Amino acid sequence: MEKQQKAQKSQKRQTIMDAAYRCFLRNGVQKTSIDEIVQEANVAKGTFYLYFKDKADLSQQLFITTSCHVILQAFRALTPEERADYDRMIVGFADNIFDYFIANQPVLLLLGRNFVWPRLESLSQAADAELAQVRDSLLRNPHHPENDRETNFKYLYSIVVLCGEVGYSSIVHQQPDTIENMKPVLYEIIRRIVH
Amino acid sequence: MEKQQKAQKSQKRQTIMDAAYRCFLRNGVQKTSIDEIVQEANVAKGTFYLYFKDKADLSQQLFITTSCHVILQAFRALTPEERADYDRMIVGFADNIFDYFIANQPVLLLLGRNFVWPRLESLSQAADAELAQVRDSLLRNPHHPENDRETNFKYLYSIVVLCGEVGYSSIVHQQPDTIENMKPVLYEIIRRIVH
Amino acid sequence: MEKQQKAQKSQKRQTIMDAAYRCFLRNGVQKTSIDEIVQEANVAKGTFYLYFKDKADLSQQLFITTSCHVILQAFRALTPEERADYDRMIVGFADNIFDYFIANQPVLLLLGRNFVWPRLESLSQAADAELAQVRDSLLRNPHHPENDRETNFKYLYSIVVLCGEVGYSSIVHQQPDTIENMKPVLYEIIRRIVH
Amino acid sequence: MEKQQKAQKSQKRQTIMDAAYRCFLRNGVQKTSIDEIVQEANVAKGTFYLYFKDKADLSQQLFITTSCHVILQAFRALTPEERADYDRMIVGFADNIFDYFIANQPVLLLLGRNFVWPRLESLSQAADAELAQVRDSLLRNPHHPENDRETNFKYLYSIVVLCGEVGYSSIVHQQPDTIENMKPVLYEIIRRIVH
DNA sequence: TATGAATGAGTATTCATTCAT
DNA sequence: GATGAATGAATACTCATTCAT
Repeated sequence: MEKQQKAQKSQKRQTIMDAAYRCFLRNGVQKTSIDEIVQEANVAKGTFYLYFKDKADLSQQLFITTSCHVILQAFRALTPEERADYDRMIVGFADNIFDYFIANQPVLLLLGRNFVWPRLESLSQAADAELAQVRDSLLRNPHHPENDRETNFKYLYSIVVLCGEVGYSSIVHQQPDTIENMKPVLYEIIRRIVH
Repeated sequence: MEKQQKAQKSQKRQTIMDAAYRCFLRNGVQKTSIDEIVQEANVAKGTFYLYFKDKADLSQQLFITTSCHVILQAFRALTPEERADYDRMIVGFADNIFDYFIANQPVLLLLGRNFVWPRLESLSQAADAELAQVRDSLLRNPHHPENDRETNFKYLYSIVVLCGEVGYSSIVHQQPDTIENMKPVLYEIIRRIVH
Repeated sequence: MEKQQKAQKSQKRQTIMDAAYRCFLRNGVQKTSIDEIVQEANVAKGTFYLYFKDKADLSQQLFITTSCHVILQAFRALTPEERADYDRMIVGFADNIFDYFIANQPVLLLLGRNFVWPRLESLSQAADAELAQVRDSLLRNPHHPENDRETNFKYLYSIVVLCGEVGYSSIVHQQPDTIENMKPVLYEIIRRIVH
Repeated sequence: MEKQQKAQKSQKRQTIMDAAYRCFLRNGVQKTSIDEIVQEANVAKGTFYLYFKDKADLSQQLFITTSCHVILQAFRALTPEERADYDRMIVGFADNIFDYFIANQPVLLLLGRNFVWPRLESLSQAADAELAQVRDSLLRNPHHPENDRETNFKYLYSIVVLCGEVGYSSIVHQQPDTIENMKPVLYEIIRRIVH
């Protein structure tokens, strides 16, 4: 019975997050009020505060799960050939991220510039496991076997941040150029970084 | 007389921007109200709206001038030896940016993650000229003489964005590590990018 | 318990309308701010927006209920003799409206020129029923039994509008003459219209 | 020279009124600010206050001149046959007013419910003279030679007010019915009033 | 006369948060 | 846990009016 209650609790919580996600996609994080979220979720206003401190609290968690989702999608979309070769894999990974954002601009707008490598996740055990696997694959840089995982993670982190930022500004504002014109430069940068 | 009036006009505008800058440094952009700004500037509320559409309008302009300022400072602080060698110059430039942010964390907080390469500026003619010179120096990458200016700018833009983002997260949140621990990685990345 | 809550809810709404009515009578609709209304009603500002979209929304509803009130008063004040004869009834009705406005000029000022025949009301069931009865009595014009209700209503509507407008301008501005001097003309007009 | 100055003065005044007229037609009286008017008129803000006390002052004058204009148009559009017979003339006059408002709804919206018989005018000598003539024609009711001018004017005033109000509500809000369905009723009313 | 920068009181509206039920 | 009516501080923005030039 305790389990069931816990399940119900997380269910209500999830209901709110899902509703918030839809609202954020529709109107942006800034312009979405808690009022809207609870209305979309069909729960009372007070219920929101049972599960979240405030909107920033909820947003942050949503940024993490959404970043996770994008990263997993981008990795899953790699072909076997790309996975076989580290250089092609990492460039293909970046490419898939851009393609995801191009195809899902509302998600990009929701994330704003908060696309990050998810550190502490608690989505689901399955997702956590898969994400760990993705990280392992991307950290195993054959060009620099001397590097420890921490160091390689810093390189990876920089690459992801770069993709997030330049992706955002080029897709949304065509700054400093369109994403299509930025791609070759970014891929060359990534290749140079991992080499 | 007309000149004087015009001078006075731009002066009022500058007064407001200066006041806003001080407020933003003190309390952050988000937590600063227009009320506070006009009080700090000793002008009437209506005067604000004579020169700016809203707070976002003013913020944006402040981000640009502040980014300019940081870039100019970082370039001016380069030693003659650093200027003589492109690789050392660009790494020294990044280093100076980090040092500036470390020494002036409120400025970093003000910029938030809005540190950008200033495209269209209208600070003062002198600053514009110097900034153009800075750009020219940084774009003249001897390792890739085949690249046109546009292409080189994209590389430069990516470097600046990377420094801004990783600088912000590492200095403010020690994410993914302290700035001191990130520096070697970032400098290595920059060196690889320009090579 | 639920009933009590519902009652309390509509009560709050009514509290605000009553307060607004007093404010409007005191200072006019235009010069009354929402601030004043909520202060008079002893409710929080946000509560106002829980029940009304804005001041115009509230005003409109107040115009309707006030118009209703005036019409009911004017009809109730008819003597049995007046009620017995249609011509005397309709002229007496108009006369009572003028007398009400003369005796309650603030109400006239509140209504401004928004005295209308209330179409869709939802004051109270009792008031609605009585109003329907008033309408029936006034629509039953014995001089024109051939007219349908719709047509007779158009005549009645015109009479009410005429009384509202000319009443307003003659009582408030003595335009084109005092109400006492306008009365004979208006009554003659009404008599001619219904004949 | 004095004359010329006076001419220039009235010219500037007229410029502002014309600009206000255009603004009012575009956005309504309520939503037009003095700022907009002076901008449309290409004069300085202070200039407005040299000629008008405030917006209400200007509006009132505009209501009068516009009402005049409508009345003159409606009278000019009468056919010789209509002019020959008083009953046909007054009904035709009302008809022309409605047609004008139907064809120029923005003017109707501008006037709001401020369509009145112009008492004190100061448009131009020519217009004033013509208006006096219109009044004379309409006041000469052959069915009631015993009435003095004052009395007849009260009847005429009531007719004009009625047309203004019912015209407004039926054209703009189809209340209580469309103007086309109201016309027969109104014409019958007018006929009865003048008889 | 004419200007238009500057004013600042005035006002509407939002929205996170609480708490009695 | 869940509700949702009530709160009221916070804040943006307008706009009529002035006055030094």
